[in-house]
Amino acid sequence: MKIGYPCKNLSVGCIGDKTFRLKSYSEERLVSTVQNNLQCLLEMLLFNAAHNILFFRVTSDLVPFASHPACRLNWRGAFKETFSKIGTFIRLHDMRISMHPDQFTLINSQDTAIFKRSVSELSYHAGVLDALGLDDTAKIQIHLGGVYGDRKASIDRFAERFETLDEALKKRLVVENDDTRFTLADCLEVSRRTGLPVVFDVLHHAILNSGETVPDALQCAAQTWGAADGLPIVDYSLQKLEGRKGKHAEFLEANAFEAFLEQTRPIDFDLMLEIKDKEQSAVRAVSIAATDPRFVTLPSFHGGA
DNA sequence: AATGGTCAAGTCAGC
DNA sequence: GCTGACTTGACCATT
Repeated sequence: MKIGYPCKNLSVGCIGDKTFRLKSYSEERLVSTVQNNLQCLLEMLLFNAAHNILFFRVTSDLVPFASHPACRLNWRGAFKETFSKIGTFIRLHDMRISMHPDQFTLINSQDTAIFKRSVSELSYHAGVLDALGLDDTAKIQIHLGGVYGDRKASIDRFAERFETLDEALKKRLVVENDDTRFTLADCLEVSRRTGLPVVFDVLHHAILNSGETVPDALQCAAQTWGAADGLPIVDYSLQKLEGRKGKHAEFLEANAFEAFLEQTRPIDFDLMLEIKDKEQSAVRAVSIAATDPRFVTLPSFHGGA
């Protein structure tokens, strides 16, 4: 088990997901922004290594507008060396990396133009992971998409569209249960048809489910991951107290987290903490999980080589 | 320097 | 039919 947090670190003092307005787009602006974001990514990874946080979700804003027609820069070429340097660092520390395109990425859209744009967006994400030289355990997680008034047809469309994708995308995609449309059971059905691994989101499952317990749900999701995919990925958060449903908690609650570790004990997975205070919770989770036999540490973490 | 409306992209619930 | 939530802050025009 590796523990991580998504996209940004609030204490390193740099902003790794800087962007700008399309209206003010220029290649110069893009280059300086990407330079900043990559530099900051490395700083966040340095922080993570020092705290034994070996799982990290890279922001989709790393290269702003990468999939937009306005962007004609060959960003992989322009930043080849930086990507390579960061990738080497990641591999050296045996870190796990994931990405999560946002809600505009819809494989199953009824509108083929939206599907096309989604493929471009996915290609950009895969391009980042490829540029870092990461193996097939570096995943891109997406939701199944919209229901469009016909759940079955929308699931069918997802499966059909998936088959048309390039191998470079197929091998990195994983699907995650959401909290309003598609349950874990839906994702498992898609997995049976496509072979896609399923990310289990604990909070989404608490809000929208088919009655499965957490251990049972996790067990089913875990079985969808093959050897080349790496350990199953689990997203963990708890409901914000008094918050609207689905809101992420402000900080990690130690008791609930210990109970979760206890509850899931026989199954090993990598854990993404979707909690507001980001790395703070990850640091706490690492210390709580330190006694768990599943938990992995860097050789140097306890003062060794 | 501070402020507040706005930001590439889509869906869907709720008015 | 339109607006806001999702995620959330940061951009940037205006003062």
